Amino acid sequence: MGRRRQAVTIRHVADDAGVSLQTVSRVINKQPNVRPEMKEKVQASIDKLGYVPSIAAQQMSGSRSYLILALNDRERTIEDWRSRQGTDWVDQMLLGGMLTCGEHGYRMMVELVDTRSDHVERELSGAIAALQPDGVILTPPHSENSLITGLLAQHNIPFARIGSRDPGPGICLTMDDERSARLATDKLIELGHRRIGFIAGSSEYSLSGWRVAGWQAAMANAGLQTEGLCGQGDFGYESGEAAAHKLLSLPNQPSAIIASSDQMALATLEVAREMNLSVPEDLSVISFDNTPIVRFTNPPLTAVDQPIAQTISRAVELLINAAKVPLPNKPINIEGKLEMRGSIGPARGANDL
Amino acid sequence: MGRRRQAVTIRHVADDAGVSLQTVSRVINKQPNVRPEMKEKVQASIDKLGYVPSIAAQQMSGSRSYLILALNDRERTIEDWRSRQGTDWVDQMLLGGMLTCGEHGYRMMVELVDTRSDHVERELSGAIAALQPDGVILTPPHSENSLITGLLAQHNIPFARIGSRDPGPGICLTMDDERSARLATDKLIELGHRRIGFIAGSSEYSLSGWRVAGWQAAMANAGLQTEGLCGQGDFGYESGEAAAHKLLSLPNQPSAIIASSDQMALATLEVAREMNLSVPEDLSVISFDNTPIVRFTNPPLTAVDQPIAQTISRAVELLINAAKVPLPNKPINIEGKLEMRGSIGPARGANDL
DNA sequence: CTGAAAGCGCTAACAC
DNA sequence: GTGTTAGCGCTTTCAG
Repeated sequence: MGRRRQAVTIRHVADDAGVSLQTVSRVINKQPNVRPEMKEKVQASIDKLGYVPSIAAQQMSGSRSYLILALNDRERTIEDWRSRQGTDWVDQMLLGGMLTCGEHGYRMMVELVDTRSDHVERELSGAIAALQPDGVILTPPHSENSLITGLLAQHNIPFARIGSRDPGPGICLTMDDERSARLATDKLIELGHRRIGFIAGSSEYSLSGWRVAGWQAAMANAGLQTEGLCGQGDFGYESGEAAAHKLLSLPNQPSAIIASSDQMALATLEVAREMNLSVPEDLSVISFDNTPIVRFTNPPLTAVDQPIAQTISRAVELLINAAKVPLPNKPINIEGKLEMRGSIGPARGANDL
Repeated sequence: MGRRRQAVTIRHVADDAGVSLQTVSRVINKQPNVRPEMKEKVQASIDKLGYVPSIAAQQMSGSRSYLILALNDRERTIEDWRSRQGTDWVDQMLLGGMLTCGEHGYRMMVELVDTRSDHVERELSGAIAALQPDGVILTPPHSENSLITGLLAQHNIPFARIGSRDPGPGICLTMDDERSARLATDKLIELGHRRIGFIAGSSEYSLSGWRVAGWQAAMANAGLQTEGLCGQGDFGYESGEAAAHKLLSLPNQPSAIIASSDQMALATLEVAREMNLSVPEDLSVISFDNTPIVRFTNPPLTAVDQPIAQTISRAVELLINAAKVPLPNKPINIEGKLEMRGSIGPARGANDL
């Protein structure tokens, strides 16, 4: 196979342009102290020879690796891929992350890390040592794993925590879950609903709590009761099924349900069908996530979109800039929209509004 | 931010174990000529110090980069991500590719490359120069882009061509599309169907032709006509709609249709609904791809599964081995299964079988 | 403003 | 078997 050495190196460019290595290096790195004419001459040689710096060499010499690492939960991610239920978290992450990285001459690499604490440290340390990323993006539940955040802080690597507002090192980015839940609840109230149920997600995720809080706030604001209307789920289908069943078996049945995930909303739809409740006539349903499947349910689900791509894109920008500008302390919120589809309608007897 | 140097290097390990750098290197790389006891001693130090080799340094010194690059079509991939129709090609690729890479101490990186010929060369050369991948995986339509394959061959980088059987450098892997199409057709014939329509995919992809060929072969084998029963599509929804409409408006309407993609099958379902044909009573439908959405259509679609994960996994293994064992010349076929769901049934008047 | 020198961490080639 | 030497391509000192 033969060793593959760099075809054209900085030295070739330097020779071609008749300058020293340093000058070329300065031009590449957009450093000051180069006369415009020199710069042009060097750039011309670079273009002519098709020179591209070797990332490995740059990294070796103590500069950047031009690499942003996205850390996802191994088990959960693989399960999503295997089950093929349409979860496109990783895709949206790549959409926002890869493209934005590309714009800045960076690359994004996805890494799966086990949450099991005896592994996480070795795995992450290994990835850091091997890859030397310039920045790391933590997705839930890693965003609030202090082993991970501690290790990263200790290594002095800038990182973003998606879906967390916990104080501590790294920049927090959320999709403003509380606001989204409020938006969804308000919409249902506006449609005349008074009994609005909520199916919460796994309490391991902070955002589950925020969503519940948003729903509660909107209900309270409208002077409505929430007592007994919050079911507990874990984002998965089965849990949603159980919770929906419980809510819809209430003596005073809710006329609308907000589910904290598409899978749980899907389950709610199915439970409604079993109970001969038609959607949206007898029951309105709103879900969270807006994954691909919501377009294909019957009826299609009104859903809170999670602006994953935007959020990751923003995180990448902050991380890349972190070399110059320190990361902001305050959490950044990227707002999600409510995507209107057929699963919601006016409450029965609300035509007098 | 301060330069981040390797925390523990090969030198530390050497000192700790009281051996030379070279011996450590030999242990890391599983090279011969190290006494078992030395090896153990070194390994103990490695474990103790938590040493992980720097890929950049390994790469610099002319060895491997431990990187496999997966090249996808930029435009198409981004469009899939944006439209959120549930296409999980990239996910399945990562599932097969990342995990298998991981097992061998490699990483996989996804790179999007424009097909536009004036860009492709620069982009790919840049990626090669910057990343120095040990292997590249080409997905359609790149698999048959001679500019790309030529460049890779010239750089002496082992590569796999997914969905191609063209002769030339690199190892070809297909999902045995012809066989899959035959399988699907045979199944319908077995159910008593005699007029079986086919909606072909974009002719830019070789596999479109193979699928048509498989259908034709199965039909011929059963002594059935295919004349006028093949509609032309491009994998997209609209094209499927048009083709399905045409097929179902035939004086001698087919009782079953095989579509070369899920989107076209979806369109077929919709056209059938518009024409008051119920599925599977009046029309059986089989699709290709088995993306997440097929579980959510009404009825759920029987589909030919594309074993993407397996295929990419196999490609990765071959590529990693290519350093020792040359790539096989013959194409490798990974067989796909037919996933049975509700969209097919016995042909009308076929109960006498 | 520009250039020369000294590594970064690792491996290939060669000695011992 | 094991150790020594010389780079890989680049950036960071530090001189001019």
